[in-house]
Parts: sequence; C-alpha cells; structure tokens
Amino acid sequence: MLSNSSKYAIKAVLFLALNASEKKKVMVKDISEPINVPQAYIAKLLQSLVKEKIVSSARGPKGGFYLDETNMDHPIISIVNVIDGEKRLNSCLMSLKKCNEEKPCPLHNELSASRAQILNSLRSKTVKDLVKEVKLGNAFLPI
Amino acid sequence: MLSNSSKYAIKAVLFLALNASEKKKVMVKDISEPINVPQAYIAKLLQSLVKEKIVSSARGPKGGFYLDETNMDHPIISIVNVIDGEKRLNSCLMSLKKCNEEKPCPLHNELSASRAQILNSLRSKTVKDLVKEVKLGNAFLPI
DNA sequence: TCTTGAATATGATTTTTATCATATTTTATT
DNA sequence: AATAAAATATGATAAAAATCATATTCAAGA
Repeated sequence: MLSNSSKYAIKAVLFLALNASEKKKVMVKDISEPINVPQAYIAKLLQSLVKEKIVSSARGPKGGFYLDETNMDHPIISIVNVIDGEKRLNSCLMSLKKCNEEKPCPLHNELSASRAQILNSLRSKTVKDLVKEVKLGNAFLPI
Repeated sequence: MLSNSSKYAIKAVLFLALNASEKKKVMVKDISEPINVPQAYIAKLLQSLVKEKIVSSARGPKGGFYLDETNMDHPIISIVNVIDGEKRLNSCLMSLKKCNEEKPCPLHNELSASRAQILNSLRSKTVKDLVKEVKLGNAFLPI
C-alpha cells in the first residue's frame, strides 16, 4: 500500500515535528540515525518534500531541516502523494481497470469500506495531529 | 499491500473457478488472454499455486488448470501467502520494527482497525464465496 | 510405442525501487 | 572576501519485482 520510501518519509517528518524547529534545525545525519534510514536515502526524500513545501530547510552553517507552522498542518496523505504519486493509493486491490462502485470486483464490496477508512485517516490526520498523540503518550516513535 | 503478482494470481484463480472444472481444464494461454496478464508470467504464478495445492493441473493433451472442490474452499489469503509470503501483510504501515499494541506507532491506532478488517476479509472469504458473489451478479470480473 | 500437446523447471532479461556517491550551490561566520 | 558547513542536483549502483524465453517432463491418443 505504502512504499518503503513513503514510510521513511513519514517517519522523518514526524521526527522533525518532534525534534526540530526554525530555531533548532536538524541536519540529515542527525535524522537518518535515529529513524534508522540510510543518510543519502532520506536526504533525497527530504529534498522532494522540501520542493513540495511539506518540509522546510536552510543551507549553510546552522542549516538543516525543520517544520514551520504551515508544514505541521499538512495531512499525512500529502507526504505519500509526493513520494509515491497520487495513483498508488487509488488502484483497486485487484487492479482491475474497470473496478468501481457500479461494476465492483469480487473483493470490492468486501474491502472498500476498510480502504476508504484508511484513505480517510491519511487525508484527515495532519502531522500536528499525530505529533499530539505522541506527546500525549498515546503513540510512540520507535525505530 | 498486495503485489501485482498476488493480484494477478487472485484474478487467475477466480477466472478458473468460474470457467474451468476437472472435466473442462483451461490452458495458460486461455487464461492469460482474458485476464490480461502475460502468458509466461501467469504460468509461473500458477505453477507456484499448483505446488501449494491452491490450484489443480494436468499435463499433456487435454491438460490444463482447474479447481477441484477442495481448491474452492481455500481462503483468498492463502493465495497471497503463497505468492507474496506471509510477512508482507503483517508489517506495520510505518514499518516500525517495534510497533505493536503496547507501543503503537502514531498511525497504528488510527489504521489498525481497518487493517484488521482487511486481513479478516482475506482470511474468511474463500474462492467459493467470491465466486458466489459473481454468480449472483453482485460482483464482476472485468479486465 | 510414437507423436503431440500440455504443464513444469530453470534461468535470463527488463523495469522499478531502493540505496549510495559526489560535485555544486548557498549561507553563516571569521 | 575567504572559509567551512550545510542542503541540493545529479547520476551511479544494487536489489527486488516483473516479465520473457526455452528446454524438459509427462500424459493422451493414434
């Protein structure tokens, strides 16, 4: 459903949300280690996110990555869309081209509710929402 | 969530359930075309399924693939397990190694219900169940 | 028993995804 | 201005997934 890259990207964004700020930017090597993703790899992903304004960055000394207020309000799905593209989440579980509500595939009726629920969560939950859960102690960000 | 290969395999199995029988075996080329999957590719997938007794086959003239009664009773998840391996469906959405009920990742609480629901469907619905839906006209098997 | 039609076994190729490496650009600090 | 510290751009390599090709084995029918 989600590529490895998307999962890594989500982890990195949440890590930044919890550990960085405009005052305290964090550089790639200090992100890659705690979230356990190769440095050059996460660097590339972060660059894509910066280009789409999901993440903020600054170069040079004292530079690094961080999230500003508007970054915090992005829904999780926007991360996935940047990394995996929009269509990945929209393909039928059985990848039947014609599968839809009128002509559902045999798994459609069975799975569409859960699928919709997942999409809805990814669409409605923002970075800020998830961070709040971690801060409240209802969720954790382990490796 | 499911690989292309798994989706193809499910399609092929359903196609066989609907169009083949011990009396009327269907050969690869007559499967690959209607389900729109390359012949050599689906052949390989079918071979794996035969080896695990999800699908039946016979070689030589009048040979081909088909499902017998016990084949029809397999849950859909067994197809996925053969093609993708068991762990694919069991990895955390964020691929955190330590994510579980006690230490849920920030998406866990949000998504685990839907995930469980999907797994449950794949586990409980058999080939026969899905075929029945198609025969009743509640579902369709288009390309 | 010979021929032919089918699956099967095996492995090669291509494409996609994941990963690694490095030269370039920008910016704070001296 | 010069230096050094960071991201950025670009592209190379590796691994995995998808696809293609073919020689072998088995079974039916003549």
